Amino acid sequence: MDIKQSPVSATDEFKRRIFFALSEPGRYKIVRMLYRVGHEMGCSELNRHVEIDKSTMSYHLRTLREIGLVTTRTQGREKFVQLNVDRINAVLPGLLASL
Amino acid sequence: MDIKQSPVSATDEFKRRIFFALSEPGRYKIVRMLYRVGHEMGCSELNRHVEIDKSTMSYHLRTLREIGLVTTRTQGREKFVQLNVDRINAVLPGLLASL
DNA sequence: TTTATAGTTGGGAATGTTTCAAACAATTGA
DNA sequence: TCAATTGTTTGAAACATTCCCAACTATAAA
Repeated sequence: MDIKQSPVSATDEFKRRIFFALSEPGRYKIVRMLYRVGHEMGCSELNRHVEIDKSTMSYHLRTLREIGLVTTRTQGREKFVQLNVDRINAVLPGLLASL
Repeated sequence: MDIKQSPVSATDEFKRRIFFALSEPGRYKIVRMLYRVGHEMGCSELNRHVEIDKSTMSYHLRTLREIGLVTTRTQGREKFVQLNVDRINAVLPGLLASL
């Protein structure tokens, strides 16, 4: 039960990044929104629901993408954002449901 | 399903702060350690397990205390840190178990 | 009283995060 | 082609966080 012998693994790292992502109000709202609607949303649709400057939104979505919480699909000039529910549930089961 | 109609409540705020707390490696380790051992630990005992400068440790423990994840009890010149398991499970059930 | 131990606090440097304006690229429709 | 729409990027300002040194308080032991 020594913490030095249970270092932060890659999975722990992923968990920590998920926590980091969810520690910011805007990203918290985005993630919860995506989970609740249960399907992908266009960025503009998200922007209509969450009052965030579009470049700030873009920044947050990039953060979520880099951490691996969302995946983006481009269609025409729209981008659709999808929550990686399974991937999150694999390391932190039930977390999304309790947001 | 409008996010503006489901603002971040006090509970959401608490959740967000828990995420913030766990997004830092040192605090993540401290919390996991406390959860795994299942009982309170003295600061010096924690210090022996987690390699953190004592003032940094004090800073992190204060943060955890202010957010409400731990409670501290003083006995003599020692301080015992206890994880508020029930309080955390009340808002994010199963989270601690998946750290 | 003196010394050692446990932990906190203040200060400051280094670093990281968030926000927005402005400029940009890409696609669509007139 | 020209204009509108979607979203990204860059850069800078403002702000927050983390870390460690040094000084401090308080308790316990010698």
